[in-house]
Amino acid sequence: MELLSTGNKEITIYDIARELNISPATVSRGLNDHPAVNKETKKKIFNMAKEMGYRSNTFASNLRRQRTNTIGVIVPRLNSNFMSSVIAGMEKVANDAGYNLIISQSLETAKKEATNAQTMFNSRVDGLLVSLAYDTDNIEHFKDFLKKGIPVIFFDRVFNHKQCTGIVIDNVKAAQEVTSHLIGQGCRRIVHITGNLKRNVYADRLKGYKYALADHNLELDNNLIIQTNLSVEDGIAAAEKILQMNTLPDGVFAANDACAVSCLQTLKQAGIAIPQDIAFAGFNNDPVSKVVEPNLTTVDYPGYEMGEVAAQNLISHLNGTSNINSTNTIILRSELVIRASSLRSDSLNK
Amino acid sequence: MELLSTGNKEITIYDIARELNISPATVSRGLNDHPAVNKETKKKIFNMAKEMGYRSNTFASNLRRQRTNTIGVIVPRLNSNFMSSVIAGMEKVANDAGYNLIISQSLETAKKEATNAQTMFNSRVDGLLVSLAYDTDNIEHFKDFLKKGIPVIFFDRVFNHKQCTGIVIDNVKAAQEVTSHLIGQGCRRIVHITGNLKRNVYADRLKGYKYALADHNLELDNNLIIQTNLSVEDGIAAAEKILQMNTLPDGVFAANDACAVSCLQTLKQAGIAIPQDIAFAGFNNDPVSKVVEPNLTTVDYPGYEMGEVAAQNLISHLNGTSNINSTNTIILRSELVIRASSLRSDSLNK
DNA sequence: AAAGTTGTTGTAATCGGTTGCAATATAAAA
DNA sequence: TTTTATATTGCAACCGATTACAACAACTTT
Repeated sequence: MELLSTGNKEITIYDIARELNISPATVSRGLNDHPAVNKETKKKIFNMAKEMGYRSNTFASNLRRQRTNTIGVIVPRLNSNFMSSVIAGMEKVANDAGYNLIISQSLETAKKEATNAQTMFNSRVDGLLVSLAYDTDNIEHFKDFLKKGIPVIFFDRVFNHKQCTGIVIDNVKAAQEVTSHLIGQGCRRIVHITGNLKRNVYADRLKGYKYALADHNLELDNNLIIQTNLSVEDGIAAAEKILQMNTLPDGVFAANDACAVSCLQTLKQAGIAIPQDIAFAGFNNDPVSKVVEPNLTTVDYPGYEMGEVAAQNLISHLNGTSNINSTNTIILRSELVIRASSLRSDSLNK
Repeated sequence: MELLSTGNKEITIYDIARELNISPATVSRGLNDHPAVNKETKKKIFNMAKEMGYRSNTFASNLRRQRTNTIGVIVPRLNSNFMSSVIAGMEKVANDAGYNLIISQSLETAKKEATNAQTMFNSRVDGLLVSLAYDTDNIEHFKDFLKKGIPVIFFDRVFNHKQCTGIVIDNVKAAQEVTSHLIGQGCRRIVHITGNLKRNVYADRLKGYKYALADHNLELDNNLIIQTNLSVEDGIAAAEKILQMNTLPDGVFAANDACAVSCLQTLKQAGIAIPQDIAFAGFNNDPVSKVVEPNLTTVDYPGYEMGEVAAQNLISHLNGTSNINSTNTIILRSELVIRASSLRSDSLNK
């Protein structure tokens, strides 16, 4: 058909309308499956649209509807296993629901986080999914969104605010379980390697650590708490710090796996037996935890699921299916995964 | 000022124009720093815009300009270290240049890849960055883009097409180096674990493996080539296959690290000494390669940089700064990283 | 003083859908 | 047959920014 060879120009609903001798309004309704359009007409419209190679112009549509079908995502960093799982989960849900994701990294600074938020605001995202940077103190930079009623959902690294839902795991409980487990394996002097305490995740894990000590009537020794940025290098530095302690600890609980693993390896190289001398536990169930020797005890942390839940909640709020304003916090399951790095009874060491 | 309290309504250039008693056209020009606008007027416009809390409406602008400032990215999967580094690199470059990224996953199927491409096409991305799925046979699904002159750049898993630039490393050479290194360590029967040979990366690595054998006058034994999907499970399966060989190989070169590591660990558990009995090498320099014992020899693969280069090239093409149509392939540096898993001379084994 | 520049601003059409309201046709009820 | 309800469709005004072109002022040049 010669219709196909209309050249490179973009087909609009006006072209379809002209071809079919109906009004653009009807074409628009037809394409959107509006109930007030005759089924026959719809069919004709769809066919002609396909035949002419029509594609909807999102901008014209967005401009009119005042809606973008776009969700903004701000994360500290993309290149961690946990974060890319989260994004993967979000992408799936969003994609299925016809939403696009715009992703940006704060690189752990509040400043870039604010800039990114502004960009997202100008791009008029329909909603925001955020995991906070290390040094974010307040959420002033999200005020514009809240003022306009644009939903902001925090995940993992959350901020308590009445207008914002947070999606987390119970970090206190998980850390408490980890610590209790170590204590159960005979540990009495447990080092805790923590991150920036501004962030709930690390503060809560520290709290869980403290609670567990208290539960077992162990005294809290602040010298055993090492604050770091939880990087691989920080794990090595922590190991060196541990090696210089007067009395060596008999357990280490690090707030993430990357740091736990590098710390473990450094100590091992220094001749320390894991878990006999020092039992180890991390957090996240990162792939490396299953590779390091001995395998690392850790907390399984559902990244993919967290992404799905965050996106799902945002989208159903946007669609009016549900209202997240009533929901303040969603807590996902997490699970202690016991592996050889913390098992002193030989039962599970093969 | 009462100007600030105009409520929740969105400020437009018309509002600014009215307030300043000038025309919207001048406001538009002023905000875009058009040279024909008086400096004083510009200053007034900027100030008023700020004061009134104006934000540009991207849709109106895009609708008019026929441009989106958005780049589409299609990758097989997000949750691998390599891929998230790539995305991180792209995000940085794009963000700095005022572009947004729309990201989607093909989940390794050509079908979803095609769907995603269609979505991107409808979202009218200015350009596309693609790493192909496992089973993609052709690039029909990108024809719409090419026909319209929308640039498509492939990275890592590329497709040779005169209209598309590809960004890769020299997989043949890298694999040849790996294999030569193993041969240099005394290996004579080297297993190669490869992926889907439709993809250049795996086909090329296989080619490099073969070339290296030829270089050293070693006979090619097709039984030593194991084709898999390169997953962790495939590594384990490969190990089992290896254990059942009549004559054990003395080297294994896997086309990625995840697979290499699980294979190595399985063999090790079966009592095989690494590297004495079987020397090992992988590909990617994934974090796990530095954690497994012994540490894995591998090829350092610049993911972050690849992302930067891909995005940079696309953007400068879009801005007219450079033209990628003349460039068909960009090859990035890669580097053999020798670690204990392949070192038989004790020199580097501590 | 007339003509030509240069600098600055305004007018109005345009990008492509969406949607409240009115109009018409058709069928059902009175 | 008239009235009323229902199903379809069209009209036209948006949404907010961009830009070709015209208009005008102020200043030079001849």
